[in-house]
Amino acid sequence: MAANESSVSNENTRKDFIRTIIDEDNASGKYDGRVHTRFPPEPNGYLHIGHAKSICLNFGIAQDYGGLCNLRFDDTNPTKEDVEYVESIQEDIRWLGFDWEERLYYASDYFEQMYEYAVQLIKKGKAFVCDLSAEEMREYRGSLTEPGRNSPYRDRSVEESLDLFERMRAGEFADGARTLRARIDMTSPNMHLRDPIIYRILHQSHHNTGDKWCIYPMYDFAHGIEDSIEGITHSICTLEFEDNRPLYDWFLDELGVYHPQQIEFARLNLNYTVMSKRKFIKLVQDGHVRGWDDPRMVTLSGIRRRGYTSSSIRKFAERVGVAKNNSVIDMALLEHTIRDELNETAPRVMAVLRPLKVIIDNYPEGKVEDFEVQNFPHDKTRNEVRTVPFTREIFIEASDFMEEPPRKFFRLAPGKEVRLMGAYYIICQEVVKDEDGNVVELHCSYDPESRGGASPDGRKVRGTLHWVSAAHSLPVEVRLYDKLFLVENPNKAPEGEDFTVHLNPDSLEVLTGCMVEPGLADAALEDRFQFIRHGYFCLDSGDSKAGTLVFNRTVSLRDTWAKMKK
RNA sequence: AGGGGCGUGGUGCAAUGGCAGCACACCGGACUUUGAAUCCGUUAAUCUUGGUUCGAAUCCAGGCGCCCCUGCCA
Repeated sequence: MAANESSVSNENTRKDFIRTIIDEDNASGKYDGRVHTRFPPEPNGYLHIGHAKSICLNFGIAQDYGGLCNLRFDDTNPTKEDVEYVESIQEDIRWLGFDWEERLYYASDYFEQMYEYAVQLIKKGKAFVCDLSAEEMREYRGSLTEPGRNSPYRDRSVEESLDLFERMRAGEFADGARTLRARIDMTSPNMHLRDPIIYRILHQSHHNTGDKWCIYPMYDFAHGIEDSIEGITHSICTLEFEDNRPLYDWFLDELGVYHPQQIEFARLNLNYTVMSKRKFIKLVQDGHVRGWDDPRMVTLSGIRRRGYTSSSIRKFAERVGVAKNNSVIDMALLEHTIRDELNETAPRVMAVLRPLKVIIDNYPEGKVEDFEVQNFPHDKTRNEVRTVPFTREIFIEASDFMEEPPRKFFRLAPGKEVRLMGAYYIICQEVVKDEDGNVVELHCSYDPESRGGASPDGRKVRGTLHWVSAAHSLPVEVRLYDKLFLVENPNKAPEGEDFTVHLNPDSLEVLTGCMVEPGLADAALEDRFQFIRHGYFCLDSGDSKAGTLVFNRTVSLRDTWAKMKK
């Protein structure tokens, strides 16, 4: 077992800087060998693939070290939070394959304790009630280069602050009338240390505590306490909280309580997409996408609906790595990861997306042959087969025929021979067009000797086409997705414009009247297929129904022919 | 301008004083009943200047560049 583990690929054994810190802590006995992380989302929106990186990191570390990872909702701001999100977040994390067991916590569970801690700080002379308005406070704060000035209420007596804070809790004051502030240093070059607010007044009912509270703790005060109460060892967060760390430490030190360590890493960025709640909302509200779970969105619900598997997302998070560099991951890596998995797991089927009828004149009318074809033809060790019916009239992909083919086009053209995968060789004899000159039908002849797709004379036929029997094929809808934005970084918009100017107008292509193998009628929601020569597809969880199937393209196959044409 | 971070091929991540490596992307070839997959190969990087050292991506000093910080958001 240990030998097996040590022999896994470099990719898995390489340690990121956080695991290196944990190794050192374990070696020094800093936390008695305990490893306890947490994933602390605020329930104010849907999770996206950037969160997945953090989830995989936190839960993954717990798994690797035989430790624990809590799920904790950081619900300290009732004006933005909702139970709708606490549910979707749990669903997404479970889908990703992680389990917090009985350790589902809420920051709001600790409100009473936090209040007590705040009182302690006041008694210690480390916090005071401030009557400055928001605007005044901003003026007093100074700027990045100018020191701030002390609040006139800073030297208020402990007794008065205690009394005022109690009355804040009792609801005697209006929103914004007063705050509780830490007494640190208004001249600190670190803005977070300029007497930051600990509690604000918010007469707002909370999804968890209802109307019990009208004062709510701020993130910096609350987060460390939450970590401390839960016995977290390594509190992992993103880079922008680096400046907050001295404050995280200050609160815990002043309170004299158990003190986890905060470690920051770089959040995930992906090119050709956006990754912020605000921008997702705009995309949904302005109708650029069909909802939070639109398969073009990088929300976890969108990605899931698109057909990405949770194992591929976990693999992706692993390949992306963990570091402190601001980085932008190429969407191609995400696509590679899902292709890589589906190539191994998705059975192949034939689906004609843009049908062109082919009539095989010398094939007997009414005859039906059932051909047995491999589900995993690239893998000789797997002998799983299915049968597909073959008849005189079939559909092929319209783009697989060209009347005047360029060089190196080895598909069908007048007088040219191709192989129908698993069936026969055919030669195009006649092209039928409508009055506008569009090709509407092909007449071909077949070689009975080539049954199964090979001929006794061993002649080479380079082109191999997928096909479906016209009489047996199943009509379905297919949705093809492309990148949502045309540029690598949609966040950079020209003056006076926003990121939506970069939207790809062709990010969704809906194809109706696609013809697929009849066996697909039994497809289940969790099934994944490779539509041969097209890509990987799954049923759309939102719109597909028995009888009117809708398939989503998760990702296309690599297409070097398309590249050559450019 | 103050503070906090970060600089390794095109993009990411390793190398923790000792041969700069892996993945994706790219390009080329082989094979192919998927123009897929697979296999083989090519190209390509230590921000800069100085110092320490037998030896520096790594240590030291200066410079440059990028990111974050002035919510009663998290």
